[in-house]
Amino acid sequence: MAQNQKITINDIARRTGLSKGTVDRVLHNRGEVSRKSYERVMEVIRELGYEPNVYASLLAKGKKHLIAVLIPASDPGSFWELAASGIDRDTDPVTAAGVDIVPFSYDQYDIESFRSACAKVIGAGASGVVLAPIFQGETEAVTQQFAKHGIPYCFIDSRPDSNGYLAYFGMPLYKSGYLCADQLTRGQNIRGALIVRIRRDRYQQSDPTVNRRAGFLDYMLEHAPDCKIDNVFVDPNDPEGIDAILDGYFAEHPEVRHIVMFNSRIHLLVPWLAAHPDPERRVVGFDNLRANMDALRNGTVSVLIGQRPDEQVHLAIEALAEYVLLGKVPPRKDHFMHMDVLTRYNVEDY
Amino acid sequence: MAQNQKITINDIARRTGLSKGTVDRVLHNRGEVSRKSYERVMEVIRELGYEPNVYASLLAKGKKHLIAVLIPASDPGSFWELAASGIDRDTDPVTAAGVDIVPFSYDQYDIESFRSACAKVIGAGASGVVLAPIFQGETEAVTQQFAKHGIPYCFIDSRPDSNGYLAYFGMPLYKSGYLCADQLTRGQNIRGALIVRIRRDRYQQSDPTVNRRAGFLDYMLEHAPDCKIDNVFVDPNDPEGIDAILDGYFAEHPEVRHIVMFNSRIHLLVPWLAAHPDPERRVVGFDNLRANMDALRNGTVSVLIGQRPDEQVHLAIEALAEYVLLGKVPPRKDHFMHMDVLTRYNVEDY
DNA sequence: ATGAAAGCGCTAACAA
DNA sequence: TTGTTAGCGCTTTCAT
Repeated sequence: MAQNQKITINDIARRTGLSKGTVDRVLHNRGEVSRKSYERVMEVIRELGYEPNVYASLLAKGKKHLIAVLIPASDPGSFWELAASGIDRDTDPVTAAGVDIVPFSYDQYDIESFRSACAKVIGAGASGVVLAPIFQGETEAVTQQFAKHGIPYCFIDSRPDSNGYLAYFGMPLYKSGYLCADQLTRGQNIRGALIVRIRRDRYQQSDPTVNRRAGFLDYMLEHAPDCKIDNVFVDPNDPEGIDAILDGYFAEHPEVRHIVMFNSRIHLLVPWLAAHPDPERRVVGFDNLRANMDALRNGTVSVLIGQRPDEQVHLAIEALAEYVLLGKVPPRKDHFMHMDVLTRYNVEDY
Repeated sequence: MAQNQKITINDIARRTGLSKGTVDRVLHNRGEVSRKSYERVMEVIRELGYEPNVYASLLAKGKKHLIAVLIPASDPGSFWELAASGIDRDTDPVTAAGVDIVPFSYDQYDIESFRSACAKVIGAGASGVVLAPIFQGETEAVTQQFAKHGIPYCFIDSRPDSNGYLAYFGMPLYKSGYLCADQLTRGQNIRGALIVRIRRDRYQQSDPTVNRRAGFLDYMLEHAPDCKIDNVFVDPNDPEGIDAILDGYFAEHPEVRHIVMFNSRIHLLVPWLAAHPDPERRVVGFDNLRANMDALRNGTVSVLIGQRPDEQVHLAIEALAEYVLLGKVPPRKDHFMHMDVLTRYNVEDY
């Protein structure tokens, strides 16, 4: 049962009558070996069931690996703070494997800060990078830089149309909208629903919610074709404005009760919701931010759809570690994550 | 920015005027060092920001670590097969850290096979064990064996009342029953519900569903006190019997429509459900077995509550690896996992 | 095309 | 109590 894990390159060198050096050459396909020796070595390797010793290899190589995580600086309680919590420098097993995980943050509204963070990453000699493609064009540019330096990178959260990334971890956006609609309506043919949207800012950023909205609308078309669907736009920095807008809308449309938001900011509506309780109202939002989960607990929000940004980060780090340490390329490139349905009854263990 | 990761014990030996050996002694608190030297070394360590090189340490120790995963042999499509899928010998990063993960399986209906599997684990010189406490008394006995051999162990799935385990990963059972009730009723005051239970076998095994059932009943008491709740018992190996029992029950109780099961076998009801479609019926079960997920897709089951047994296994392995490799004890012992709510709209990415 | 040999940073056994 | 030394298994440079 217990494999004799003691077979080393010395054993196979002795067995083949060649030297460690030669064995190493064939092990790494780095040429300069006669066809004959090559085959002999391979044969003995198979025969003896040789397996390389990771520690020795890594020790001898003497490289310190550092994986950079490039995400926006996070306001407390924000989506990106959640993502950042996936960086667990102390307990992540890749740390045990001798890889250092270093966050590099930037201002998500300042493309310049993004550029300079990328430069730092390269300057730090990172062996791999995890990043979220916040700035569309610039992401293309920096990943080309990474490629030029031979630095592999993984995307999280969303994924550009380029192709050089090692892996991607994110939520299936369209489907998440579909799921959201089902949770909002509970499969019933509801009368009306209000979509609350954030007044779009001008920072050449992609809007990750468009696909989600599309999924939502398609579901409604199929399952509740008569449902009246309206949109209002709010400014996240103007709480009173939000109240006013909701007051205004519902005064005019008393027949609509249900509310949905496609970004992580459903918590913005909590004050209004708390002031206008309605046991029949369904409210659905996204992402398990602290404030959103509180809203679930106090009953102002019915359902939250979560995507575990922390796990996305974690998995991306692992994929990179596997790659830089052992050269393993992930079997799939695109990893769509589970979508979590959170209610007040399962929110506690998140 | 780039830390000078080059500080080795040689550096600190030189700096203190002591030798590598002494430095190593203080590093590992293994005594035989004068108070004075100890403090001097510690001082320099801090000063220089020394960090040990994991590779070198592990290489020199020369230990092959093997983590044993002790779970029942899995029929295809069963709960334990799901759990076993958390053993990812090729891609798990702990493998990259040089730890071998080896499954040891046994017959969950044969306590003798469990005993002998445990013996094998010890015989194989395992550095750590992941196990599910299927057999109550015997689990106590074998964990004492593990302890005697200095082998740390983690529980998954459920947790005995003993105390020597390194960590536990499982679902909060009572809460899962509560959540289940909410999903079944959707918070509405339903008229009736049928609990389908497995005729209990006599193998001195614990019944993990009792807590779940308690949570379910408490929810119903609070939210739907008038709901009629019945139990029927079925034999998993007698499909026709199941049909007959359900036919019989619903003939007598046409006012009851909703169905719930607290174990992973809701798929047993699919034939009957498919033959008796009812768009108003809610059916809730547990665990994302392949057959259960298929039932979700074809609409015979409304909701599945999942607990990711594979992730439990994975996390337990990681915890053990951290411990045996780096001596890190998990900050918490008991880890209650997320409960996943699966519907046909989010089942695809599981 | 191949071999020899010097480490990588740490551990552990033995000497002193 | 402390120092010395021989590895752990692999990589890499330099000869040959």
